[in-house]
Amino acid sequence: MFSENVVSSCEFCTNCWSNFKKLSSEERDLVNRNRYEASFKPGEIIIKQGSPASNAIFLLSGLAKVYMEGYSGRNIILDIAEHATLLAGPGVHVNSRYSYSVAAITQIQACFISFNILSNIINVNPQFASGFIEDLSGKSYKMHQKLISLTQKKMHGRLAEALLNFSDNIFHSDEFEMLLSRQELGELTNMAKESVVRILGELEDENIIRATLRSVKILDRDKLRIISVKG
Amino acid sequence: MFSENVVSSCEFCTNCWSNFKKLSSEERDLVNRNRYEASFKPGEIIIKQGSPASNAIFLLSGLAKVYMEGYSGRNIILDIAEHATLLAGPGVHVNSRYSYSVAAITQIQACFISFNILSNIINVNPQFASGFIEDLSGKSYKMHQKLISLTQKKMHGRLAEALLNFSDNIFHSDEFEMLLSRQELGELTNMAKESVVRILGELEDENIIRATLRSVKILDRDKLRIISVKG
DNA sequence: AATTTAGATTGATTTAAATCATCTTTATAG
DNA sequence: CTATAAAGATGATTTAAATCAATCTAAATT
Repeated sequence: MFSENVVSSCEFCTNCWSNFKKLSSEERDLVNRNRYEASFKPGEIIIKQGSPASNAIFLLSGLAKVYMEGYSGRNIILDIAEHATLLAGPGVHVNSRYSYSVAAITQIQACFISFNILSNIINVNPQFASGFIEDLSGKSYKMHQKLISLTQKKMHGRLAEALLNFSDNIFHSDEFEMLLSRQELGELTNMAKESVVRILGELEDENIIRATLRSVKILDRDKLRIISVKG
Repeated sequence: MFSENVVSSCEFCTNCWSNFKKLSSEERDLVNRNRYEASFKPGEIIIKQGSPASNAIFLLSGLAKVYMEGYSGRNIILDIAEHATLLAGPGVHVNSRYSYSVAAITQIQACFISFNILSNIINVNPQFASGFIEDLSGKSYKMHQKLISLTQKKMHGRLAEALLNFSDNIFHSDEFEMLLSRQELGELTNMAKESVVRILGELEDENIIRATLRSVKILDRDKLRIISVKG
């Protein structure tokens, strides 16, 4: 079978889901024979909310936004996903549909693996099943935190938190490329794009950050953290 | 060992977690020998957020509120749990702490089972592990829905939704006992208690519901649903 | 380079909802 | 059976944040 796979084999892949380390070599081989790689350009949709879920998708490289399409076309960005992330959504085990959409932010390399294969492995490899449970729990935990943040913090706190999250967990630097538009930044923090613009401006005025259209530099991390926590 | 267990044996228990049906008789016996029943009076705390998590708790009867303690003592009620519910929280697999609190609303009978026992079973019984994954997914799915509802619906919609949820999923009747205070109803729908009072009043004025201090009757389900969906 | 278009910015206005203050009712304890 | 506390109700006020309406880039396309 013709394959455009960039990664020669799961055996040598270091960017995929950590839980695959728990597979036996036979199981890994099974996955390797049934996987399908694809690349996506920025803006392209990788998973469409509501469509039938047949594959789990693993990000090998690049960044993607995980978002839900809510009422009257309003989106809410749940997470920014990077390499080693399993993308599937809880709907898979509820109604066999993807419960969120995923779109590429940067160029993305991803690996598709059918749920049939994964289910079979879950049924024979308890360690792998446990890893699944841990993955689900971790995501659920983050979701609970997000719920609290979105419902209890004020706009300044939510935006500060988002900036710190980019800096700390994704780019590991005080200065980073802002890959989201103001609109998307609003979908991530549950506020109108105009509010995003205003608050970014305020943070600049107070010399806490320096922001351009497509970049952010954190100047006063302590102040930003205080705003984020007290928000 | 002395036991106050009300349920004589897991074998004959019909109110516990459905996933236990997947246990072999030996496994069920293991659970039965290591379980511990307890009852709680209304208001008593069953799980305290942040405390070390060593047991999964299963509701056998009664209703409980699952809530997170957020910033400056503000609570958010995540769910109203009834019999057959597994209570543990995603924190269990993240930092071995309960990530939410649970308090009895009515008199409650509950069963405590150590995570050690459950982990052991997960490691030998893949069907049971799959059931765990399904349970986590179902809860995560509900959480996503709640996030959308809380962030995108207006107060009227959120309150209407909560009332319909009580009617449809918990009491299975148009008329039911309102077990939550106005304050708690606010914590469930993310609004101030005064707003709850006001909106309940409005719904009464429009003859959509009839509400007393401790009861609600839905008079016009269609209108309530419209408010819930459009809200 | 000129034109078009999408995104960003800014200020003015409106709106939803919280907060505050007060009063009333209901429940609880002495 | 009162006294006290707790919860509920109501109106006035404030606040946060959305919306609206222009205007202003910056990027893409012709």
